Amino acid sequence: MEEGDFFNCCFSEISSGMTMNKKKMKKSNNQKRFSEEQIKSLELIFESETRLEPRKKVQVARELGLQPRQVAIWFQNKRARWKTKQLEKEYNTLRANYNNLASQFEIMKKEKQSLVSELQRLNEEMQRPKEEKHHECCGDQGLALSSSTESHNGKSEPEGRLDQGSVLCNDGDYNNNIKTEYFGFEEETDHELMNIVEKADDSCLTSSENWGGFNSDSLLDQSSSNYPNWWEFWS
DNA sequence: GTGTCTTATCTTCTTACCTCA
DNA sequence: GTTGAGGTAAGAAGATAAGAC
Repeated sequence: MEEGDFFNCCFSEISSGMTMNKKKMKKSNNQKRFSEEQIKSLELIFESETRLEPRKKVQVARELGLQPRQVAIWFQNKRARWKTKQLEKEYNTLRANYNNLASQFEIMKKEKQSLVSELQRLNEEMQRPKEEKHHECCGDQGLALSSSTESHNGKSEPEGRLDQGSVLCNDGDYNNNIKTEYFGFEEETDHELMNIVEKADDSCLTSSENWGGFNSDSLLDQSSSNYPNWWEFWS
């Protein structure tokens, strides 16, 4: 294209814009909508470049029989429409991701609740032998034995009874044995276990408003102090 | 080098009009 | 025939970048 053509086109663009200004939003009757052919060409160009250089704009306008200003406006509107669609797409993607995460969260929440109740059950089971054994082996005699054991601590007592009492009624040892059998660690870890459960309790998981308060790192840190691999703790 | 003005172009919002259900 | 929603070309206003002085 020659330089003269370029300036003529630019001038015609400006003058046509001025005419439009005078008409104050009144549209010309000759061409309200672009033809299919024009739209197709413009779409094609837009696919490769969303902005037109001035020279290219003039060239396209000439090829399609439009004013350069019309081409410019078409590209402006097209960019705006394209952006709206992109935002819509992004929104849908984000919403899908959110729904996915929310359903995963619900599953994990149920899993956690079942684990907590299982833990409580085991804990009660650990407490039960203490009382049962106490009643079973000691009962009323247990009281006597216990008192005799107490007296043993200070003075003399028949050896047989003393051994029986010390073996069957030593709650601490018994519990520790069970804990060791179940979990493979000693008593002080028991407190940590319950601490972890309490930390991860429903306070932060029951409602989505509190999700921000749920810090899985802190949960993991609780166990990582003694157990570098936290999952081993639960296995 | 810096500040100011001009110009072109952009984005965003709005308007006028058309089409279609 | 009327009406309302949605699409589209274009106008208006404000922001911004680039060039000239």
